[in-house]
Amino acid sequence: MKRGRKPTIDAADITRAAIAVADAEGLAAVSMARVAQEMGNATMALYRHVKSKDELLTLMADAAFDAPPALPDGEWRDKLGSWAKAMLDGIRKRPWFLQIPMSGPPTGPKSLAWFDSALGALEGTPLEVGEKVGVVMGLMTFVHGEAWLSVALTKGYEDNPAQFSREYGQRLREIVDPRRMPALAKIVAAGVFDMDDLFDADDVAADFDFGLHLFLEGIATHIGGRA
Amino acid sequence: MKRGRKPTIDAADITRAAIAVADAEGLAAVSMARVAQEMGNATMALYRHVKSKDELLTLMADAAFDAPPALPDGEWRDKLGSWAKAMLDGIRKRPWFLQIPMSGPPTGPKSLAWFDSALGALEGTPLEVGEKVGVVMGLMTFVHGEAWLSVALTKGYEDNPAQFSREYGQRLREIVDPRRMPALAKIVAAGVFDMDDLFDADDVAADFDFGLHLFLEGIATHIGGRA
DNA sequence: CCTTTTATGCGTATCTCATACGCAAAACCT
DNA sequence: AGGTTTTGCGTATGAGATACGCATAAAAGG
Repeated sequence: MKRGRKPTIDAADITRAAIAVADAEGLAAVSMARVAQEMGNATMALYRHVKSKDELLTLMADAAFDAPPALPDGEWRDKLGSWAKAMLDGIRKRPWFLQIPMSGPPTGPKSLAWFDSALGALEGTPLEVGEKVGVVMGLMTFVHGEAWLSVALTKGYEDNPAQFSREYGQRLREIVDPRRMPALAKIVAAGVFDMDDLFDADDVAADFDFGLHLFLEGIATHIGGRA
Repeated sequence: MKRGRKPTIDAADITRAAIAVADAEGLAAVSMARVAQEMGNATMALYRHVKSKDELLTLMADAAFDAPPALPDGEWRDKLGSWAKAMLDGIRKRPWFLQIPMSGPPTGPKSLAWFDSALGALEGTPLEVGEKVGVVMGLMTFVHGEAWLSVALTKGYEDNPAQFSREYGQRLREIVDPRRMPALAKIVAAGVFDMDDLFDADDVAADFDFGLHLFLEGIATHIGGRA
């Protein structure tokens, strides 16, 4: 048997509690004291199971996602597409995920499972192993970045639904000097940033689909040149 | 004339000083006190010119970049390619940029100038205005995300040059269960993560080029289907 | 059943930071 | 010179991370 007093909590419990706080009040509300209180423990008790707050954040980042979804049968393209959308959904459910600073390459079980899932989607393709990794990294990267944008914009929009996009178009009109920034000025003048729905959920999703389409198209072309 | 005491510093000075600190010691070292000391002022003096630390961070984010580079003559593809690389270089020069939380759509003059520059690269193409914005957003997003990865990996590598990648491959071997993650296990077994140069600057650059190539390829295909 | 060993729970104390508040100094106006 | 306005900044407050050490609980040995 193991000696010593039995632990009443473990790292997983702490992670869960921290995630609950982040879900409810954002990552900024996650302090060691707050998490401890949430669990009915003292602040310093947490440090027996977690080296530092940074470590807790890393644990949270890996636990933030569900297991990767089952991918549809069929083409690699459909698989990667639904993988990417699932990942975007995952991030959107826990927007605070994006605020956690990455400290190194992923080693958490969940992250690796997602990695594996995407690699699996490329199984039948004639890509070399290195290329597969590159493709998945690139896609991950894209989804991550797009999610960041999407969350930032949606948040700004929700804080101020009516005015947000209109004001943005307006502000751009003031700032953008047609001489210095001719291309942008043309777009602004065309009213692309004036639509009320520019930053709402549907439109952001459409933007994501478009970018995703471009990336997958690129992969397809690359594969085509290989076969 | 303007009334009152003359300001001895302005927001731009503060931003400059803050950037100097971040360049030298990372974003974590940027505190109001530290920046003030750097300028030979008192901490609270800064608050006359900057509403909060968050605002300072936003200013830093916009001032972090040089003006967008002149793009080469020729195809949109070459232009966007060199734009993307310039942006990556910009971020690599100021890695702390990635740690600054975005609070809304960009309004800073530098950010907008970069936006304009990329839009200008698409001038001759048959894309609609909305598509152009989508393409540029997507590319920005991709570069941003790839830069994040690249910085995180390079940093981990520099902290521990010799062991880093070898240990990573090793750790993956321990964690990855071939039953649960068959695709990943295959890649790990193939030794893709064991190369010493996996995470060094050159290799990361090659990864970026590959992903960029895929994305541009996708855009080309999209344009092709349009013309 | 009592002592020894070992790991946990956690109270206390310290240090770093952001920032509110208010006073004093400087520069302009009349 | 006296009034007005704006800046520079000293002091104070409160939040948050975390080092340290003691008390406690649980198992092992006698």
